[in-house]
Amino acid sequence: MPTSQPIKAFLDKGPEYLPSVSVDCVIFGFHENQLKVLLLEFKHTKAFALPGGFVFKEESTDEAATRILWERTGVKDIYLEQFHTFGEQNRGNWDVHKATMSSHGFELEVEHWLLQRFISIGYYALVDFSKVQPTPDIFSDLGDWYDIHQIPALILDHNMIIDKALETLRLMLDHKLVGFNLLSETFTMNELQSLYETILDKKLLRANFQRKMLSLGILERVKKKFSGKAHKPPYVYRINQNQ
Amino acid sequence: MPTSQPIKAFLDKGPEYLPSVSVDCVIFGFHENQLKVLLLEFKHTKAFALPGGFVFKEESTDEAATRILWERTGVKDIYLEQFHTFGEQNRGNWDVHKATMSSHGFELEVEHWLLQRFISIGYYALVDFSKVQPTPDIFSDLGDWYDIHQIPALILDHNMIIDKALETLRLMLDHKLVGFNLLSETFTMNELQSLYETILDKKLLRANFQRKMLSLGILERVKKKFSGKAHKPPYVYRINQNQ
DNA sequence: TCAAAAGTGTTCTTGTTACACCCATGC
DNA sequence: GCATGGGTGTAACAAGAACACTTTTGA
Repeated sequence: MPTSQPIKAFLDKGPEYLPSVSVDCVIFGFHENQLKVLLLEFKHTKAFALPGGFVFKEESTDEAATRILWERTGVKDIYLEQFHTFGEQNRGNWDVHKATMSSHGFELEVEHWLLQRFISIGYYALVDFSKVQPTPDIFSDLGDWYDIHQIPALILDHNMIIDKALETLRLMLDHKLVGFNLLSETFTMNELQSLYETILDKKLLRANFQRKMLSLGILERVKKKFSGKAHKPPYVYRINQNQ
Repeated sequence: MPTSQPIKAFLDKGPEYLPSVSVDCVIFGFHENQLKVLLLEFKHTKAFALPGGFVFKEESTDEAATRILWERTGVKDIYLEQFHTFGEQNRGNWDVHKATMSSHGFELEVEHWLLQRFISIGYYALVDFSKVQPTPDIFSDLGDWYDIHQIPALILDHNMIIDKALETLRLMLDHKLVGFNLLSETFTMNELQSLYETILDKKLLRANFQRKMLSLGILERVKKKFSGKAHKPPYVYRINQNQ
């Protein structure tokens, strides 16, 4: 069974990891006016999960999150922030892991390191949807984006982790300018407003939104975009890095 | 050496703890117009540290923080919230632990569980200063309050943990009514204002502060306090739990 | 009667909300 | 010209800052 080789390599890595500590990433993207989250689908068992992993003894938790993010999206230099640590005694059952391993021919003992209790440090990431190529890991055969309103049932407490991440993201929008990380380098005011409306889940008035954003003094007007549409073409903005 | 008995009992408890995970508590109190933090002073080595501990395999991290808080202050039902997890690879050196144990007659091997890498989940607590009896743990002979502006050098990254806790507390004051937890059950508007001024480190206008607080609709006016001072006695307030 | 601190009122400024209006474009 | 969506202007309202004024007490 050739596919079992990377699995075995992973299982053998147990001693290199910091025990009891895991990292889960809620990767947000924005596409077609939908806020999306990157989910992995497990092979065979058809279970869904957040991209996550373990922390090497020789790296910080931040580095671990950055590494996992890079492995799943192929992108570095991503906006990434820790938002909460989930330390319930029973965060759910590990049957999925056991079944997945079993399907690859590995029957894990109850004491196996992969089946022990882990706390999970939750990170959320904001990425430019167009730059990301979702990549499954060795357990999953599919990595794909899901609308925040259509998240399937996930393993463990991963649904709760997404809820908390979204809550944090909404709080952050208010007093930090994180939203831009979800758009491409240049964008129209309309795109920015749609992003805010989607995340906050409420309509905003165009006129006031524009004034508020421009009053921050960090948006630079690049040029008119000739959209070919039958109306006045919008300006295109980018963030002024000099600020 | 009779004092070494509890130390040995503690060291033997290693296997009952979740590996790699620790909890540190920044306990805030308010007294004489000073924001204070509860610190422990280690025996012999004269080092200072935050109250902290480890997480039993049979408890959640929240429960661990609550337990540690209770052991150090004698108070339950405390406002307690996780604010950040510190997961740097090298959070500082463990010489203090080694020296402390050595002074009790225990020479720890390099592989001893107490000397391994731990991440630390930071919690901050807001307590009623008057109800707290600082209690040292088995390593420390002194638990005492320190003005936030006069924190000594602490072990590991504990100074950074306090900074982050204070930053979080300031953010929280803005959009959550956490401040009351630092006062006794009833308080005057002046006391409440002093608390805000101390935490935010800036003067506020009495008239506007009062209006803002009362407009929240959660303060209940109890009675006049006859202070014996030569001025109009202030009203006494308490939080209206019905809200 | 006076000083001290508590509490209320009033004005001015600022920010937010709502809506009206003008602009550039393709058809 | 006209419909469409982008962009600006402005009045009404709410929130915040600054300061003046009144109230209640002990000495």
